[in-house]
Amino acid sequence: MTQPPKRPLTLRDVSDACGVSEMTVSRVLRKRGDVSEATRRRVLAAAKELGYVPNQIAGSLASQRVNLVAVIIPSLSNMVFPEVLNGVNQVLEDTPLQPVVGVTDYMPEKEERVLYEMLSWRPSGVIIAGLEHSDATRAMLKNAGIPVVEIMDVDGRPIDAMVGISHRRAGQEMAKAILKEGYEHIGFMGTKMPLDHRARKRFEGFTEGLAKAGIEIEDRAFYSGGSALAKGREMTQDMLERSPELDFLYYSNDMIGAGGLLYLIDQGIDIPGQIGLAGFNNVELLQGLPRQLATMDACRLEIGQAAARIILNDTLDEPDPDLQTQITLTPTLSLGDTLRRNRKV
Amino acid sequence: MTQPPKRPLTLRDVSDACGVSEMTVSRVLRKRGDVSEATRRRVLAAAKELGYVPNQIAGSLASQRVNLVAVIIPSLSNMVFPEVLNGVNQVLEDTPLQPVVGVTDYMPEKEERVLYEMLSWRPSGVIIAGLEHSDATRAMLKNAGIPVVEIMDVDGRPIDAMVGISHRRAGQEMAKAILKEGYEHIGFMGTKMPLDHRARKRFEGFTEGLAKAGIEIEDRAFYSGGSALAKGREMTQDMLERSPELDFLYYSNDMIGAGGLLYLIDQGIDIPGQIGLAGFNNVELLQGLPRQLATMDACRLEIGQAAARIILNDTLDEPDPDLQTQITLTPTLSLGDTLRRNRKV
DNA sequence: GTGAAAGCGCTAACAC
DNA sequence: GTGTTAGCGCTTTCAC
Repeated sequence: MTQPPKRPLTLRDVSDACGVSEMTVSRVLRKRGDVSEATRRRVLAAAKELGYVPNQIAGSLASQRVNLVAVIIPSLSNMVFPEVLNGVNQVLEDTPLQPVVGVTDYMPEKEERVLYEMLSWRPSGVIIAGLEHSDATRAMLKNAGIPVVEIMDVDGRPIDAMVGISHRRAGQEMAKAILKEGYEHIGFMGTKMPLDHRARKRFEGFTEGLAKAGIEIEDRAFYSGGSALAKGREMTQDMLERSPELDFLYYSNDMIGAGGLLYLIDQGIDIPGQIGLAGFNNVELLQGLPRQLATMDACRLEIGQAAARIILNDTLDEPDPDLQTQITLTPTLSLGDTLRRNRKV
Repeated sequence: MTQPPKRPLTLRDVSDACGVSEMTVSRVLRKRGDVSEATRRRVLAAAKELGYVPNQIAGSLASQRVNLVAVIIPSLSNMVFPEVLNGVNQVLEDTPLQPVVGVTDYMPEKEERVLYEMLSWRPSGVIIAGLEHSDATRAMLKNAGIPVVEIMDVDGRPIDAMVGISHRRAGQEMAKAILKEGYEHIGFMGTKMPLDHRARKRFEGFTEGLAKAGIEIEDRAFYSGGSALAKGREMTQDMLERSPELDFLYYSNDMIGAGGLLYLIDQGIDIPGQIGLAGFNNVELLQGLPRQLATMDACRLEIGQAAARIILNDTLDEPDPDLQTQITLTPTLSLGDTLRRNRKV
């Protein structure tokens, strides 16, 4: 780098600096077409010397191709979506594609805005959480003319591609597992989020699963805001004071479940003998608690990977025509230490 | 929306649809200049009817202005950076600016790559974690011709603007607080990350702080990978078996600190009487533990906000010339329940 | 293997 | 208030 330029450098500057046409410089920088080794080296040297950074805005406009993948998720702080992003990143790592993340805070209007802004960059594909969207959002997605992968959930009809698990099914499975261990008096705690459709579906599946055995949830509570761990603690205390007959607590996520677990340990309550517990998500972060909370993983990493693969495939010169675009993954139940009343050891 | 178009719509399509020049359509869509209310409505109606989404690629190229802010951070899973992003988002929320996040995984070469890719989109500014960068990275940052805010840390010389705390100072303060409570046999646990400069500086500050009182760390351990909570648990057990004389454990982050805390509670050890504990970061997530871990907050939200404000100011028609661009924030120490041996209640 | 011309979809600047 | 012209910095296409 000779001198800090005030105006961003252009291809032209590199061209001038090494006496080669802009076109050839462009070819070298994009590693396309045949360029003699000699000129290639000269160009590269000049570009480096000047500190040239290509202008993708101009490049994308000219080539009509943008190597961006829009990833639209409800939240970052949640522990679940960063893991999905990791999956996406892993797959796109050594490709020209780059993920760009937008966050909706579980708000449909914000989802609409964020999508609109992302589409205005003409990305190569969209990965978006959930199957429930506003009409406007669905319309944009349909008309964008690019691959759209709806992720996390498969209980519904996708616009295009879909990768996820059945949360309804997950709730049912958990109900079955709990009943199998002989628990009968069941309480539920979750987020007060009418817009978290996946949590809702899990809850519905759960009650359905119980209903098959003629059992109903005996108490329930919902929270919003605050530290999930603290909320789990408080809510558990409240619920047990209110409904001391309960012998199982199902939490809509691992964090509040962990709060409950810590509270019960504090109280010296026998887990899972007197009371059993389960959460959802298999949050790695929680390994290291005094007991392992029973949970179900949501296949977050795999979902991110599969979604990215679908988008990627579509940008390939020869896309794999057999690549599945509607993928249902199966969550694994971990009994941990809090859901095995009938220990047979 | 009448029909799903195969080719993305252009201004021209809207122009045709409502019998108004492209230029006027453009003005309406960008809410610029004077347009009669009547035509304004016609244009808006047509655009909505067609489902037109503007092409920012073309727009940015023409206007030579890109409303993107590059935010480059080491990690997403860390709990600390999502909070910084929240701060950035809050400030940019109702502005034309949009953050775009890149993750480096604490790797200088990746930082270089990510920055290069982001700069190729010609963003309006860069927010980047840390003051330590490769020569190439520094050169790119210097020559980019846009505002650069280095965040998190102030122990060093910034390229341009800087917002953060002194981690060295934070370590010293913690040492002082610990000594003041009468602890004398101190162990340290942290990540094995030669590239986490802020953790390193905290550690250095900490040992300096102890040294002033003629005290040295008596044991130390470093980990990498895995669940921090579990690691904290294991490492604490190991360290106390190895060095049973220790009466204080300082952890480089709250998560391993929490693991240690849970382990010690398990063991029925008197906290903070027999052993005191402290972490770093003031992670909200941990509220709800049986005891509150002593910690120091890193002003993550404020850092994100201040950094965003600096970039934003620069894009304004009339920037505030007095806006501070080198900001040192002061972390707050929370004693919690694990650092008050000399209780005076 | 290299270069020249055209144009991607929009906006700045100016004319009316 | 509205339209016209030129051109942003690249890549596509085609000529040599």
